[in-house]
Amino acid sequence: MAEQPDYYVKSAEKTLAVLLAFDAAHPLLTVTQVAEAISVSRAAARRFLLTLVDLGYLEADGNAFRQTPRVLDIGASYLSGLTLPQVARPHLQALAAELSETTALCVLDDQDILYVERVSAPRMHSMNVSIGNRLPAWATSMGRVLVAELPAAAREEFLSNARLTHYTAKTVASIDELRAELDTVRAQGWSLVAQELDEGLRGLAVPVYRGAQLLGALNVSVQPGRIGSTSITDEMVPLMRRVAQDIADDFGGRTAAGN
Amino acid sequence: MAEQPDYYVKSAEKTLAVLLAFDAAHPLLTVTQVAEAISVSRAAARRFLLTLVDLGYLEADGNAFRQTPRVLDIGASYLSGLTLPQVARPHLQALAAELSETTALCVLDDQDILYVERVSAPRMHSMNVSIGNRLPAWATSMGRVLVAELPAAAREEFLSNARLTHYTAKTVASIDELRAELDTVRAQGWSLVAQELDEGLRGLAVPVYRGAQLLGALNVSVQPGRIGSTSITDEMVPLMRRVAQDIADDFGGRTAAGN
DNA sequence: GATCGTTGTGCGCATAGCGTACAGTTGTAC
DNA sequence: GTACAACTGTACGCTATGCGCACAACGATC
Repeated sequence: MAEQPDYYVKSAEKTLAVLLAFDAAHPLLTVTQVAEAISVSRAAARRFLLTLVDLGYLEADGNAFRQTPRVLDIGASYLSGLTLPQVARPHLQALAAELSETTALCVLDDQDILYVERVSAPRMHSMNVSIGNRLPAWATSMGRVLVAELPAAAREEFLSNARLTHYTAKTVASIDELRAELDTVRAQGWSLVAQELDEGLRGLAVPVYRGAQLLGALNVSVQPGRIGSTSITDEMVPLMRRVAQDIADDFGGRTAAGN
Repeated sequence: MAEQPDYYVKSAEKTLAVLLAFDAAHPLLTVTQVAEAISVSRAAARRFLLTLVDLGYLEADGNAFRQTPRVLDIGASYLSGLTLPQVARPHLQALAAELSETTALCVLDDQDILYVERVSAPRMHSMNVSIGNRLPAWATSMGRVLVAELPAAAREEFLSNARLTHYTAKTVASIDELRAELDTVRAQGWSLVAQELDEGLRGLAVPVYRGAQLLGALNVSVQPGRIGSTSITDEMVPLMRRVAQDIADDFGGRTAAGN
């Protein structure tokens, strides 16, 4: 870990750490569990937990704690601002309706893609990702687009930190293989990833550019039957590029007007 | 304000306050603006802001700050746990598909309803609410269901704190009128609110009960043509009650199994 | 140049938050 | 039953943490 500058407020870090200690696998935590999870004394963990209960972000259940819906407040302002997800939503809805497929918009955050907006096709159940969820960037279509478009140095840095996991039989096997795939993605301007993260998961993604600035990646799920057919390159990719452009234009216009 | 207990960690409160200072109307804030917004010294605000930048929740833009997508992490664990939204999602999707209407699930938080899950019908644009957003409970169908089902004392407390705003010509005018409406809602077990919050907004809601425990409220948008017709009471309400029951059953089963 | 409203930064001080320590509770083993 | 282990909540003195004053530098507007 790097040196902490002298302006650093340690309690802020702890506050967030306490809130993040709760996840899908650990929705209910006791004082001791939190203390261990974030490496602070039990007394400290208790102080923070009780404070967060007071503030309404946690609730006590016996001598364990769980999050309340109020934690959504913290991210809500991001989703409602003049930000990318807000701008993209109607476009994703229209695209989802036209293709009858689930659509999503992600940004890159370190080694992960982060879902900032998602519109699911009614019939599909697919993967149960919600806004704010993370998936490993290297194993997803959106992630590969986002990494492929990175400057060379950043791309290599990403690759050197990447930890490949062999999710399915089709998962890319090595860093070199992944690097080659990224080159292809960059050259063609889209990425198709089929069943590399999960057997039932196939995604097609294109970058969303506003001028030279990479805003995010746009994704649609893809029917198995379409894989290998020309409809992907001939129909879906052009359509998605048009939507990506629309989002970028909207984003620029509104953010310029806003504030 | 009440006395703060001696276990209280003020920095935790400030950390959250800083993050919440950013909202849709103020996505970009300077040190001074934040200091004023949350009533702390400029130096303190600066320390917290810089710390949050270090942690990756904020980013600097000139000498202003804005939230990064990472703020979504904090709520993501709630959405992904064995919690209500996660359980309800497939049911909302199915209902949205069947009715071709936007569906949503809310819980009550103080005077507001809080969206914990939402599935929009493809063609609809409707209101741009996202997960985590709040609306005044008294003016919405879900809010009225949730308040109507409250114990009498809590209901009166809600009414005494309610601050009615005259949003449209159809908005309920007085607390007494609202109380009468709540009695009707409780008696019939559903609420229809048309154009009281916004001209284009009509919602129908039913409670989601697991045994005696009120989990939340289920909502669908309603076409103008259907208002007043028998299809609401004869078709939509029964269908929604069935879905609400399915969600409640699922929720009980999974949470009992989990952990 | 002068005034006002910003901005970032340094530093001594008070207190907020620390962790040790102790006491009460629960569950299991024997 | 006692003994033990692993929890729990609470108290209190100490120190490091975070406080806010004060200063300096910058950019407008007049």
